[in-house]
Amino acid sequence: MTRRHQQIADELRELITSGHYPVGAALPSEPELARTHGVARGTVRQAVGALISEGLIGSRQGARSVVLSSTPSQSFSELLSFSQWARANGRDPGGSVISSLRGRATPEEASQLLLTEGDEVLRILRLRTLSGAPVLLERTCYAGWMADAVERVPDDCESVTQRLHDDVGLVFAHGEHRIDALAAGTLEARHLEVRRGSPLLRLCRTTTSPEGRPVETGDDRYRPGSVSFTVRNSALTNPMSRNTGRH
Amino acid sequence: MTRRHQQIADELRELITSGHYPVGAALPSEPELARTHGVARGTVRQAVGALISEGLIGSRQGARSVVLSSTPSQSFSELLSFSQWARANGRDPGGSVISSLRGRATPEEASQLLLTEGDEVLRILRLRTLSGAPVLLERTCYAGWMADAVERVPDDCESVTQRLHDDVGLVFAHGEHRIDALAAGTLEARHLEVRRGSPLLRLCRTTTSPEGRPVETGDDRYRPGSVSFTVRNSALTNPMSRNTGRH
DNA sequence: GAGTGGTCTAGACCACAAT
DNA sequence: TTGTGGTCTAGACCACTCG
Repeated sequence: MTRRHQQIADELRELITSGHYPVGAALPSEPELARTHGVARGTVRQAVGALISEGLIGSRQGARSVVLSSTPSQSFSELLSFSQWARANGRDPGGSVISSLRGRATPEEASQLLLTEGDEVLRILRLRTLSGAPVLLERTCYAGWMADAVERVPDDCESVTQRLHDDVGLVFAHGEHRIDALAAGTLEARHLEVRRGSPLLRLCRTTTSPEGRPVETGDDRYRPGSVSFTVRNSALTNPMSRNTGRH
Repeated sequence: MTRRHQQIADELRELITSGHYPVGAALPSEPELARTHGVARGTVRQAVGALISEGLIGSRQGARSVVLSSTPSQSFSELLSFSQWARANGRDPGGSVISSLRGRATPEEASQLLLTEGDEVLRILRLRTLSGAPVLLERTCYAGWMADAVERVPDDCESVTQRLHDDVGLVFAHGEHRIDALAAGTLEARHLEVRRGSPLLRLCRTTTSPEGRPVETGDDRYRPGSVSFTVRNSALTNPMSRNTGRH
């Protein structure tokens, strides 16, 4: 069952990405869209709101909405799953588990996962590749209550996210990501095949379930040049923030 | 004139950041909020929607909304203006113009600013400091039609953004930001007081006016450790995307 | 002044979660 | 089964932009 507002959003998105409404062009008015689609204006506004939060269009009171970008944005699951992202971009993802160890949560891990210090966690270190070339060294710390499910995932499983979804119905719904840069250490140098001290892009993440329960936290270190991240902002919906060095 | 939905959003935000509704807690139901505030449910949903897009709460059909994070997010102007951001965080921003030159747009600049190759642009290189310590080397390319206004801004002006707003009524409304890492070159090493080849965090940005007209593009290179960026995502509103190395 | 998007109301039905 | 959020309608008024 597809929602009415989603159909309209999809249609407008298609018209934008296909170039029918190029960057800088004005969209039809909301009353007009409502008429042509046979819906109430509120439904049109839901669709328009979706495109605004994707950064595709901008709107101001009194003037028609304007196309800001014609690049479609990714789905949340593509952002979270390295494999899904790679496949969607026509790349060939690979990877291997370097280590998998149970341990006790550090204070920082405990605070990220809403646990108490010393609770059991599962730490996994993975190397990710694109077309065989190393791209990303990924450290993940899973909350203890899902350690069993994660350990049942085979080491050579391409998409852990997909596997957890299929096996135990676990889905990721929210994420918080912090991005900075740091120098490669000995471990990163060896696995990512770069020189020690060379620049890496680091993404620290914490992911939670639909109920708001933290599921995993970790940090991903990317070999530069292979991957970048983009964010679209506007005065109304501003998802990104800048932080000082003290975390 | 403050809008009703914004008052409600502010109130809920305050209750969340103050800890009255801690992370993991459930909010009152929408009908209840509508009753207690004496408004229609639609108005409450506007307020709730704002908190969702800020990543403060998450919602699912059938269950009450849940607090995901108690950290308030920044305003858009704080993200765009180095000085405003620094002041809001209790730091002491400074800076100086290293060079300011008019030139002709490169193909890349032209495409970012919706100009044609060879159109006039103004390029400015600035060093930004916090408490006197160098933090950021900022390259900005302004579209020619606003070069005069920018050149009238004194070199030692603390906030260019603020000055442009006050002088010519120019406001920034949308931004696109790409983040990656790279090694410091000779220029960055000298001004940021780091070793050549050491890691830097790079943010490439393009900013547009409320009408959707591109105003400036540029790239900011941060000394690592001093600054990081965070993004909150969810399955519905997903502002961040991961990109391959080909820009 | 005509048209636009922003705000708000007062209903209604549905799909889903919790119990 | 009860209550919740998600969707949708059919109006209305206002602040604003634009020609």
